[in-house]
Amino acid sequence: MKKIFIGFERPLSCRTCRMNSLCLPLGLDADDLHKLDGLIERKKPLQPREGVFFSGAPFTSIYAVRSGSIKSFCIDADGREQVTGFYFPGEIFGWDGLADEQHQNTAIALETTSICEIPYEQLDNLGNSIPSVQKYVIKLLSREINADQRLIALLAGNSARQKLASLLLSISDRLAQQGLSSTRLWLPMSRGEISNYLGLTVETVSRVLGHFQRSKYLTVNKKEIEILNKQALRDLMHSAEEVE
Amino acid sequence: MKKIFIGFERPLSCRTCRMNSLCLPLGLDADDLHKLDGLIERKKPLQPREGVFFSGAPFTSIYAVRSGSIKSFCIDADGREQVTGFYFPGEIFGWDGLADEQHQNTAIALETTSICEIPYEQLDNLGNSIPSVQKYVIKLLSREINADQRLIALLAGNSARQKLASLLLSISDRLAQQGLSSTRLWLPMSRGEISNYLGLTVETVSRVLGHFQRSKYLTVNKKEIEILNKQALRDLMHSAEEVE
DNA sequence: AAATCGACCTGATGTAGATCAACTCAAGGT
DNA sequence: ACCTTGAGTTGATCTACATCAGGTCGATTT
Repeated sequence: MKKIFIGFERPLSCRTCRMNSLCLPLGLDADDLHKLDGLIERKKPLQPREGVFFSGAPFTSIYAVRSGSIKSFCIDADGREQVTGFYFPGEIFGWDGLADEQHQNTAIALETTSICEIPYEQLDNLGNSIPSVQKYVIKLLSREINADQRLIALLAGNSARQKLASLLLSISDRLAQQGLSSTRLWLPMSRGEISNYLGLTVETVSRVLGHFQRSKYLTVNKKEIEILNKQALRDLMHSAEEVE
Repeated sequence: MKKIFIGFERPLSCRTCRMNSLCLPLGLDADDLHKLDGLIERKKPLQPREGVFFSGAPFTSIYAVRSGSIKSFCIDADGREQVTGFYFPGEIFGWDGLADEQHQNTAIALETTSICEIPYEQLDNLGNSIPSVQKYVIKLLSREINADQRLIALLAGNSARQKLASLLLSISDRLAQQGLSSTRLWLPMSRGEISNYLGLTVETVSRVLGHFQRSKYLTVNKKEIEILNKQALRDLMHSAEEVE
């Protein structure tokens, strides 16, 4: 059963996919790339809030975001949701299921989103014959570890302003890597999702955004942010104090 | 130059190491195990506060704790230290250098500690001929990701009491896996290191320990903790409130 | 045994951010 | 057009934890 893709959603091969440098292929020759190509399934676009996988489900695949955005979260023992990550185009998610062969997190689309599904068993088989594939998997995992450790440092030792500044700069950088504007950005997630991710409340997020706006660091229009003074946000990270 | 080991520190082979089920070997036959054995370097015991690797140093190896304990930490832009993990016997650390080929963290011994050094390049070579080695590396990495994500959830959404209860239960479980007592435990790290790890202050850690003691959840004697009511600590995690 | 030092504890006070409550605004639905 | 709903903002108040300021205790030095 053939899938049909709409509009701009048509890189049918890893070779022609504009983000392939950020996705899986790395040091593969044409032949290997062809093999990789064969196992990646390009799914039809997800609707906003549609799930990719759910907590407890068996781990079968990892996923690459092609357009749109994903949030992943877990539900802890007392039923509260904890957002564990946001993923943008070119980024890979779903590793959380690998250790125990079942997903710890649930992942849903924040907007209309298209993703590539990479069945892990097949990737693993490919890795048996092409060691560089396994090496790249290892590299991706270790990047995820570094990213998580940065988040740990952020959550453990920073103020609400620093947390929010850090998130905005991170999103800005990640969008810039995709060739998108690093100053005008659209936040696909709600204030509630931001606050949960950063260990704050919605009210605090709202107030801090208001403060940033009054300080002329940025303008806020609903989910649209324009960063006016990126350096001020960076400075915020490196010093405990700031001028009012 | 032959190394000499003192007292109980003498498992000279992975085959006879009592913790091998938790360390690297997994599904290796005698021959493969022998190869692995050949590349692991058992270092002479580290003195308290002695470093294993330092932030910025080139990544060469991963390490397994054989006895004692390790803390890893990074220094952020404004010079503050952030503890990113504690490691106990049977646990593997040092992955943080893999992504960029240089360590993000510094790792030091908290007490007299002996470790095995596993040169990554050689492990990697071994992985080229034995795919299960690479698979196991991947599994270890994904466990580290799950552990980090649990910590993120802990830091983002929990009170000082919940954070400390969680840490104590975690240490208790990890020591129990090594066949040590899960109720009488020795904390090798200082209050300052605990508070930093959990995003609290020393004073708060001290007060919360005092509170736990008054509630008869445990007894504290300097670095020695005896857990009297493990269920009470667990309950603390699952409900916002508790009885005074 | 007196002085020094560092880790830890304890009390008093301060404050960032949580909580509670009311309001605005845009999107659907009827 | 009117009602509902939910996301977001804003203000008033509360509180958990940070901060500040002494203390105690044990190890090390003199």
